[in-house]
Amino acid sequence: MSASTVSSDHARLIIQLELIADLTESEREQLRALPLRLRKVAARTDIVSEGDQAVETCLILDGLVCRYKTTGEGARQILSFHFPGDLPDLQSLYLECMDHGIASITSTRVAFIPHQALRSLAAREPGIAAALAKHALVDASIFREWILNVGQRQATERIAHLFCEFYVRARLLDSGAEQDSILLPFTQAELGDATGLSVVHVNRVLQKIRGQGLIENKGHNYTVTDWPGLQRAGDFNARYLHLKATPHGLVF
Amino acid sequence: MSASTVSSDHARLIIQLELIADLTESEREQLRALPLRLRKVAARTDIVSEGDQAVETCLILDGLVCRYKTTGEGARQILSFHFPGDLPDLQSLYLECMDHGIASITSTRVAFIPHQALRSLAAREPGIAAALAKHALVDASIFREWILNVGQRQATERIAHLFCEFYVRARLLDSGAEQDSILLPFTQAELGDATGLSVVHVNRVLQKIRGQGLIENKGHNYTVTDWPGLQRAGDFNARYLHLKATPHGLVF
DNA sequence: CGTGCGATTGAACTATATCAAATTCGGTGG
DNA sequence: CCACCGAATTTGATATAGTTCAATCGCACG
Repeated sequence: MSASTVSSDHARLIIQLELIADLTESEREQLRALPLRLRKVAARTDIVSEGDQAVETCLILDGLVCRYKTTGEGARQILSFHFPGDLPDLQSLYLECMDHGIASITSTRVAFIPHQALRSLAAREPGIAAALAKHALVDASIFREWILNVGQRQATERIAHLFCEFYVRARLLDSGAEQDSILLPFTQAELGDATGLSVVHVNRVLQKIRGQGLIENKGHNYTVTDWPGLQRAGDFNARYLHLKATPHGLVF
Repeated sequence: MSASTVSSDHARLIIQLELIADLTESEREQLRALPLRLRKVAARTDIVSEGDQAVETCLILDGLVCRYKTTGEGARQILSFHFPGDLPDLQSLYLECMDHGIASITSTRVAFIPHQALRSLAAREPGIAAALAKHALVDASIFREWILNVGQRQATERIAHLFCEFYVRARLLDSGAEQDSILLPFTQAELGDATGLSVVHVNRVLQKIRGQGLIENKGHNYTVTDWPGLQRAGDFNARYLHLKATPHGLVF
């Protein structure tokens, strides 16, 4: 259990980093040596809370996770979604105090990596330091796109755009991906929190997008039935994800 | 002209970094040695454009600058404002392709620093590397707050919040700040682009905020007449700016 | 003195929110 | 296997925050 499990856990991080940066075999080796403190988290549960002073960084192993903030009124805004291999609070290496929360959407496995371990690794290995920096900066790039999305796009475009991003990011991790099916495990309320729309309106927009033949779904199993159409509807261009030449010959 | 001017240009960068990180005298020394290629930019002009492949990083010396993105429809969303001492495209050190543009609001002086110079400095001086990382991460934190602002807050709160952020950031640089006066050199249209609102609505919200006695203005010269009230109206909490203990005893 | 941009006003319109109820669905216990 | 439960989805009706369009006004500047 130990060796192979651990190795596959580390593999998720390596796969993510290699989507945006090149790593040498020795760098991969070093990453595999990182100490991971594993934890299972139930669905819809806080993993890190706003105000926390973290001494570890969180690595997603399985499941779907989001970051969020709330207004004084209690309205929740989801800031980003995170997939296996992501380090959603890498910033805590430098920013003492969490300015937002991290919560699970599905039931999730996460690992915590001590800041010390990451810091010394980055100091030793400039290639890894660069890959981590890139990971954090792509994160910021996605935030910028979300500001645009929520600030300027119509409800339908917003949701279509979110689907596009999700589709691309999910498929990159799931290279074996059969058809154009992906699992979108969030509720319509969560979709609303991510796009700044009410549940009711999300529901109606979904009906419209389905009616246009862009997507189909049975429960949380979505199929993109018209990828070019969905991209058009969402005003989507993958540039902001800053992917290296796409692996597996996937083109977006 | 040269020595003292150059020094005061570098000072702006140092002041900014010291708002969020501690620097030793030797680190400051090293920062002062950075080569700066100076350039004057007229108001409302692109400094860096989406799609560019930068080999230099842009340092703001005087004036006000913004980052922005546009939708396929041509709608513009301002992503952030930048003050003297800011490095608004630090990310270009690691992300080859600009995913957004940088433009001046007022007429502006900027300096370009070769990536090479920054990279070797950061490699030599871990303290500076950390300060730069923090600068970029605070940037991302501000993006998160803006997603919340645009996604969940009402028009009035949005604009009040933007004013609060602007007020805090401007005053930190302008320690001698007499009263609570700040220069907000943007038009109402630009305010709208930053908050996702139409010009007409911005105008009406401004009248309301003025009517509530929170701010006054003669042209672009704004005075915050009720700072606690403005903070309340904007649901503002400065935590997300990740400031070190505030200098000059300023409390926000 | 125009000229033109930015600020302001008014009126009509609409995208989206809110409220409230009904329906579907995935599980869970009997 | 069925009945039931709570949560998620869907629907309908009404309300509203914010947009759009179209003028007008006020200036700063040449």
